[in-house]
Amino acid sequence: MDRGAAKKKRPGGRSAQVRARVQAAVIELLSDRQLEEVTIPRVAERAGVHQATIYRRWGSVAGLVDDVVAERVGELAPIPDTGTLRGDLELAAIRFAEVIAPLGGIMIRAAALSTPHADTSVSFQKRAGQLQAMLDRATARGEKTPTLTELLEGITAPLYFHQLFFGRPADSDHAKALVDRLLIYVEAAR
Amino acid sequence: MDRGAAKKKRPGGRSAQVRARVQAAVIELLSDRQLEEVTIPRVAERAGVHQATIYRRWGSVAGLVDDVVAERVGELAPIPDTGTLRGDLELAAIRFAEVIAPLGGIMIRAAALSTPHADTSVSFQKRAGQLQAMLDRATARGEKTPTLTELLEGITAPLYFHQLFFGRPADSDHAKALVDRLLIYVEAAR
DNA sequence: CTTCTAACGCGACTTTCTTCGCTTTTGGAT
DNA sequence: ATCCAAAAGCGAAGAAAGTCGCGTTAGAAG
Repeated sequence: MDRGAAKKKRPGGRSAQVRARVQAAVIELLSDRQLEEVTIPRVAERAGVHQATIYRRWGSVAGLVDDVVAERVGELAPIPDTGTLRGDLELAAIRFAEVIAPLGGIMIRAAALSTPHADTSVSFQKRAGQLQAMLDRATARGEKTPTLTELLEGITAPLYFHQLFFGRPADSDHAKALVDRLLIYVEAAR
Repeated sequence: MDRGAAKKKRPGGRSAQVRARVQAAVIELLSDRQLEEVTIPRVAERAGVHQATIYRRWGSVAGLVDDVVAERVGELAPIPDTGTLRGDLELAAIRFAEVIAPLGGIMIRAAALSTPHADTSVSFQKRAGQLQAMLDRATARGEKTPTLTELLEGITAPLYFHQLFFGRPADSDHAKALVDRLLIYVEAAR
């Protein structure tokens, strides 16, 4: 009767294997094909999984990509908790910039694929929630804290932009500079 | 004998009309559909043009979007010269946000659609040069002036981001707030 | 005004994507 | 060990995307 770890019905079984193989296939295809050529039948073939399985679980390429991004971002760039806002922001920014690199333009493609309203993007929602929690911790400590929007616009947006237009991630010094800029503004404006 | 304006064989004829209608259809579809749902048959239907025509001239959705972007980039808001840095920045930001609106993040989607390394386009370089000139004027007036990178990251990136993730452009108040944020930082840091 | 030809329209045809009902497998629970 | 249900496999049928050859249209040049 629910011994804690059993949140999902079958966490370590065949379904999980299928998911892993499908995700791997998506990343492979996305990294050496044009986005338009990444189709569900192709993913199915490379993953060695039946098409219908993918249609049932993910529904569309957008769903697939979103799932991949949500998975990778969560595991590769956990939200830090260093005890200070600046520390959290710097770590988060640096990790995010690093994650964006191997994933290449995948995240950007994911964003481009998703509906106008990001409200439906699983990965975006998840990320936003984590970041908000980080900010809440800072507020609870009595620090002057930016809003989530300011954080997204001051840190995330420039990092995306960098990857998108320059084809390479921002380095850690650059990431720190962005944090610095945001904090200077928050100090000055509040 | 090349009398100047006759670069293309039939600049003002039926082909041009077809192109205009197709581009309009692309923009319409792209602004209220998911990228995945923008297909050539749909574009053809909305434009009132035969499918085969589009396949022949543009080949793919990526080709279509590229063409639209190339066309519209020329219409980008001119760089203002109001006499003050703040005025220039605010006008530029507001205009840019407006231009981005009907295009509905198309430029970003175009980048996402194209091959892995979407190298920095000519239009981007041109734009960057114009903005640099604007900054140079401010410096010449003796104002504390951000770098081009700071401008791109502080203004342009958030505006893109806004459109991309929220599906709507930033309003002019928001654009002004971004300018304010950038200038506060520049004042504080210099 | 006639001719030439690039570009478009048309519709049939091929390929690929997507859905559906059914069977089989499998992980978890009793 | 046995049972149960969720999820995967399977293949066929249907829908949509993409291709092709040929006839037609309409700018542009003489």
